[in-house]
Amino acid sequence: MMIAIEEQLELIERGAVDLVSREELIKKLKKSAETGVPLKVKAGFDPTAPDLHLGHTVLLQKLKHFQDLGHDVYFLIGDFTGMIGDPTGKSETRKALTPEDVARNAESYKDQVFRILDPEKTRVVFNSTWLGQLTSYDMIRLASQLTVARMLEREDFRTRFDNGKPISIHEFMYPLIQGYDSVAMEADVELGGTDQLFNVLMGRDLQRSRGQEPQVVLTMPLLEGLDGVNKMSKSLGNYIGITEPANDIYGKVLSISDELMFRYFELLSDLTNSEIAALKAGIESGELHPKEVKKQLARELTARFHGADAAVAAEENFEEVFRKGGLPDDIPEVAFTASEPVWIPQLLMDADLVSSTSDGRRMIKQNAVSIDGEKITDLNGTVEPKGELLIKVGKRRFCRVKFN
RNA sequence: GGAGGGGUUCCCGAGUGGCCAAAGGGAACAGACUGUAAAUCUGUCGGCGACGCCUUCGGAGGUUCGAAUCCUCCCCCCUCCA
Repeated sequence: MMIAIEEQLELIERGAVDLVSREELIKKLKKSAETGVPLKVKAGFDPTAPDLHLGHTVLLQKLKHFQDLGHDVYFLIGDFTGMIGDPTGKSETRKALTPEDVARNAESYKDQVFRILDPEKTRVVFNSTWLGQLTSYDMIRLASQLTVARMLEREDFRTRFDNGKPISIHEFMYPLIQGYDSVAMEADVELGGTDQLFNVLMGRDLQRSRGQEPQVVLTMPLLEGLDGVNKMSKSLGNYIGITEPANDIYGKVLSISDELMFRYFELLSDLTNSEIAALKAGIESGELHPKEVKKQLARELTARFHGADAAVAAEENFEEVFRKGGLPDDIPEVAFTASEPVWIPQLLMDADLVSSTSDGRRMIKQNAVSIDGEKITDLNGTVEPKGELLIKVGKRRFCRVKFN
């Protein structure tokens, strides 16, 4: 029932950056094939309220590959490590989450993750289960296994140290604890983004020192966000969430740069490398219009989360709004009660189209506001509070206001 | 514990008594051009029914006609020494 080792390897290595080590992986795969015991594949996630985006799906797809090959995926929610916060240098100490928060977030994770992973083959685990049992003594013993010099091998620690930026002692605990997770779980394989390389390698060291066979480490590239520069993240606002409406996913994909488009193809698309290369060549030769290719990408990604029909609908909607200057099919509606004429900047603010009346005035000054298709130019303008109004601010902000 | 440097508007970073809602850059937003691409140009970028008023420069007080700028205390960060 097991798939040939070579085939497994091919799928596992596709798109990966680091594999430590290939030989060990082969050995593990063979052993698994012989004994019929699936490999334990681990990947850790933040316990904070999940808002999974395309960046996460790079890793999730890889986990799915392992599932498809018959291995066990352990979806680890780092509810204990979450108290520390992965040291990025930017993050402040995390707020402590209550057990209720964690439980709620875990449920939300499942909703999102199982859009990609097979729920039957996924085990959701929490690292507080074993980490909560460690005594101070255990912790110190764990800490004694590592030197500061070794810690400073980690790039972002090194950089911060060299630049005189603060590093808290507890941040050193993060890789250790994450490594300990692998020990406690007796993981065979750990997956992570390339930024996790140091942390996941730590697991190998700790496993070895406890007489376990070290886990194989596999890292996946980090997906750049919509800006094409920074990695995709919620806090930077440059992301495409997997639960976003079809229209938004489609539109956001189409807004990325041509250069970034191929990165997305490589990391997210199901197309093979040669198919992608063909698209690239087509654009270079002028046979294909970049926008058409980008539309193909947008359709594929939208369809992944909403189905093919929704993708087609999203494309039509997009064309209608942006090419023909029409209206989107999902304009938010706001009910409004007023007895006197409403000052337009105030109306814009109440409809959540601008952040303040000052902002509203600015938009009017910049010729960005129209009501029922008519440009607004008067800063003191008002509207009668009856009937229904279609307000547009800029190219993408729409709102339908209904007066009672 | 000692000596020195520093905390400025979303971010970086000028500003050391009035000309400061605070230079410059980035991000963002709007307009033009386009393919909601890139690049470019222009403008905006604390709040307020607004040529004026109100709130901002780590926190709390104080000096002054007037403070981001001076003084006092406190909090936080960094460097060197121990």
